[in-house]
Amino acid sequence: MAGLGDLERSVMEQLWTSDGALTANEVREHLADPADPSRTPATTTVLTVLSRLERKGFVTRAREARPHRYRALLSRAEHTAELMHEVLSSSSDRDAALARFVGTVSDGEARTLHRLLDELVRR
Amino acid sequence: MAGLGDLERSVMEQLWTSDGALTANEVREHLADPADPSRTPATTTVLTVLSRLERKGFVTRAREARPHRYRALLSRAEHTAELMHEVLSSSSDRDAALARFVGTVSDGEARTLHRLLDELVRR
DNA sequence: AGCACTTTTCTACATCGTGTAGAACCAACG
DNA sequence: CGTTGGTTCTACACGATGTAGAAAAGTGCT
Repeated sequence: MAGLGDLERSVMEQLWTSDGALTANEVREHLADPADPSRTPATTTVLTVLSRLERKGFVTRAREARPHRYRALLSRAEHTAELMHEVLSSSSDRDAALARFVGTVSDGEARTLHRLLDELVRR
Repeated sequence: MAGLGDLERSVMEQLWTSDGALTANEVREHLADPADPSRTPATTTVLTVLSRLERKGFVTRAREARPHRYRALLSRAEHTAELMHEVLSSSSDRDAALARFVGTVSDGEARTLHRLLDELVRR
């Protein structure tokens, strides 16, 4: 359930960055590369991608509004966390994987995690 | 850098499970499904997959030994941790993602993590 | 209603990754 | 040397993705 293509990812990125629902054309504009505008995808391309993202459950669309408005179902953070869980659950030795994982986070992040877990474990 | 196919994953699984280097045919045997032996892949198929895994850097092979012997470069736990890091680094708000992540681990895992981080943070 | 304009869907195709394996090639042993 | 087992080459099918034109559908104006 995890794989998104490059364009699909870029589109999600736009939906995440500008929170609030976007139309296909708004997404398209945000996607425009100032350096090389020629490689901005066509509107239909964006629509195709949005439809696929909807089918895959990453996006919902408001069909009422006339230029349909799309928004991400999960926030980027939720999405990332979800992916991390997917990766983790594909491992048979979850604890070992977790150990490896925390063994390689930055100091700052270790501290953040520690604090978060402090609260979690306490209650 | 993260995507492995189904068969590729199965092959890695074998290399991880039976630690020590395996030949293509050994992998093939381990792959055999007792319920339906007909869908055991051909040896050449396994070899192709192993070559691709080598090219992608997941596997090394000993070319000296005559039936070449293959082994995983990373342990399963290391691999999983690596993937988790990849996922995480693709997120712009790492802290938020981490927060979401730990917010949804099981109680037991939260405790494990907490203990691991305790030691990490302390030094 | 009729028409122009916008938006969406349908259809189509190229490309790439993966699973699949035969054919051809290579190496060791008897 | 030839046979046997191992490896590489070559090939193809299939699905996911990027790409977008053509066709259809909805909207608003006159």
